[in-house]
Amino acid sequence: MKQPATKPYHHGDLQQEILSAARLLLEETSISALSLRAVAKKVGVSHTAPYRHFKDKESLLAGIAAISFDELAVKMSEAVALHPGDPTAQIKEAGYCYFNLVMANPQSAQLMFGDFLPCDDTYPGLRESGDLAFDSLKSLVEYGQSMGEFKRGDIELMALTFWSCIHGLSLLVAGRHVEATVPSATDHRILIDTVTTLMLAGMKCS
Amino acid sequence: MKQPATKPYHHGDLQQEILSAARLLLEETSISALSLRAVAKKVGVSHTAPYRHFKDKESLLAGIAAISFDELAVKMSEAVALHPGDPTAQIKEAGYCYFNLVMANPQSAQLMFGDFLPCDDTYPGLRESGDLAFDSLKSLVEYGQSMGEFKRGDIELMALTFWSCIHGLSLLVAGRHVEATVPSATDHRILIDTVTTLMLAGMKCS
DNA sequence: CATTTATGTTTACACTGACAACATATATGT
DNA sequence: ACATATATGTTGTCAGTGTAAACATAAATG
Repeated sequence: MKQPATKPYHHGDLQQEILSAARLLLEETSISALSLRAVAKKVGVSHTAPYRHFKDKESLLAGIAAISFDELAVKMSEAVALHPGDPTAQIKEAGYCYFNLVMANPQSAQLMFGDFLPCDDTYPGLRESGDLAFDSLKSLVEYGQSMGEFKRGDIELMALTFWSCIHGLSLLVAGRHVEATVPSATDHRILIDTVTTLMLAGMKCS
Repeated sequence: MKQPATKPYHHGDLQQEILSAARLLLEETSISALSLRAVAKKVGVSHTAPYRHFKDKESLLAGIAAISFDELAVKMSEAVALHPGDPTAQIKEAGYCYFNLVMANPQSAQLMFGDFLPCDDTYPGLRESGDLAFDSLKSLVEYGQSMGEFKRGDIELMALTFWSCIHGLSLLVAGRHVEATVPSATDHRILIDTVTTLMLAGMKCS
């Protein structure tokens, strides 16, 4: 809950070390299999030391999710910056970015978007980070409309449609639900491009 | 693993009772919080009785997921039957169906599509059920193309795009990630219709 | 009717999240 | 500078969990 910004007392920055170790262990196992005690052992502290920095396991998971959301926001804005003046390319790159993050950190993705953490304001940082990402997506749509590249329409719903599609595709592929049923899905770069193109077809001006 | 089809010995059909009780308890709590012991207590047997019917907790969860997949397949085919000769309405209704099932059973949805169960052939029934649902979706697309209502194109990728969109939207709404950011998302019927219409716009023949 | 097999119970164990009591290092106030 | 308070880390403990082994019993089978 508190990050004193000044170096803490005994152990260096234990809070950050716990978060880092927990993220690694999380991706090695699963959310339910992630054990506070294993995290503590990995860091080299007693099994209750994490409780000085996180109220309970959920609170630690929320911390991991917050970091992941921030990473997503950073990477997506970098992706957008790659294609100045080209909203279609921007939105595709952002989608590819989203997809890659889910693929690279499937357990963290479960954490961010699954039903493990409460979506009320129990963990303030969480919602903010999520909203931020969606706001930037809306800006992308708005930009595309103002440039006359996307059709006019409800910005939020258009952004939500895009978000849903990328989100669903990412989770389906990361969860290995697609490989078996869609052979052509092996090359992810092409897959993302095809799907986003298909979806954007109805939104673009002819 | 075995359903003798004949009525079993001591307890009536304990396997089915356990499954039913587990499904109820699952939606009352969460996947990780679902306890085999609580299920056993609810059914009124000793806490190890479930192990005579399910190898371990994962196996029980797989059983729940299989039932849910079958329910999904049945409901979707019912939905399609509501609109004979109208592929657009069929695909929309199927999407609404998918959405409703996820909303009504969010924890089961996590089970079906999350990273809890292996997607290899550890649980044979699982993959078959999932494939079946996707096959029917592909048929819908194919039907729409043959009627000249959808554009020609890779059937699998078009079906996957639709699936991704509905899947993502369902999970985002069920996970309460949308309510906060998209005020207009309160009426789900309208939401689904708007999003699917937007997505189908690029696939339909003008 | 004897034997096997399927089913259910009791007991036990290791592991987990979490709390309380205690110990210690750092910060703070005077 | 020193005393005190506070933040941090440890030890001990508890209830609850998944699951395996040993045991008990009822149904199926020959």
